[in-house]
Amino acid sequence: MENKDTFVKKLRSSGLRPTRQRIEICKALYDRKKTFHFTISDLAKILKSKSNEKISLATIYNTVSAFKNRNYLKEISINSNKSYFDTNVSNHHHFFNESTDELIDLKNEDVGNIKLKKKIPGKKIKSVEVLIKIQNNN
Amino acid sequence: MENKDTFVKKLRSSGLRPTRQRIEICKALYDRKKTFHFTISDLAKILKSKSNEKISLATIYNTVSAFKNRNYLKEISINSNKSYFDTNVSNHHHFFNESTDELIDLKNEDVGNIKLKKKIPGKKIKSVEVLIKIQNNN
DNA sequence: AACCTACTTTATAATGATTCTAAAGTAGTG
DNA sequence: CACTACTTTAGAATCATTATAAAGTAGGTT
Repeated sequence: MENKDTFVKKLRSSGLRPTRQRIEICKALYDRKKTFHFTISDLAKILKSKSNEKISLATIYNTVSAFKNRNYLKEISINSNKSYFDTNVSNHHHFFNESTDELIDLKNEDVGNIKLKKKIPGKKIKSVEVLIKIQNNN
Repeated sequence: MENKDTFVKKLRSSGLRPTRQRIEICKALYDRKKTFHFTISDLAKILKSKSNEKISLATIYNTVSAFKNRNYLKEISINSNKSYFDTNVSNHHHFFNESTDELIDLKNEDVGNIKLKKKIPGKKIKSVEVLIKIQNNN
């Protein structure tokens, strides 16, 4: 549960002015009880229905991208034609249901610690992601 | 090191007739000492330079897709605008160098076993992929 | 409150990967 | 050799994402 002040801070610290449109985007993303997994078109659909503003795709892309760079959103690695984002930016892993294209958070204790025994000289590790693809039984 | 007979078998078992173009694609993919990571445009470039045939993009997409479905190629989960494939179809994980867009195979013993402690009722697990993103130090 | 300037929004165009289409070509069987 | 189903191909279509440039707005300054 976040309020408008928090959104303004999030935006300013991402180098963005708090505009009407961006505040609406913040509400859609962060004014939630659970973490939120989405694609840009999911978010656009939600904004269209929940908000009175018309917010252009360009603005949505622009804002999501700034939040991702500022680490207020996490992009999940999936070989999909679309990008998936997660409002939960802590280190954690995912199920991806290929039958429904839905992401599900895993708790770290559900995966166990990843013990990487190999290093590559001259490279630094940016992230470690585990993706478990599942399908509906049928 | 595989020969033409093997390629013909691969193609037939994928439901594809062995044509000149598809044999050329097989050579580019499997006539190698090391496993090969590629995007469609990588493969198209290689075919253009190594082979005398002109092979259309549509044929390359078609063949790669059939091999993927038949499990002769593995698609790697990366949030990129392009699809990445791997001729190594065994269970294994990857580094992805974000500075160069290159994939590097990890041996399973380099990652340790992934012990999944959570199941989802009514779903079956199709794959478990670990992706470690790295960047060049500079 | 009016003013100014840099940042924003927006519709639209551009790009790039992938898929589709339909006409011309080829493999494989009889 | 003939026939049919499968292929190849160039080009069009699609879809997500990025770029463009004109009109709008935030926020500081008078």
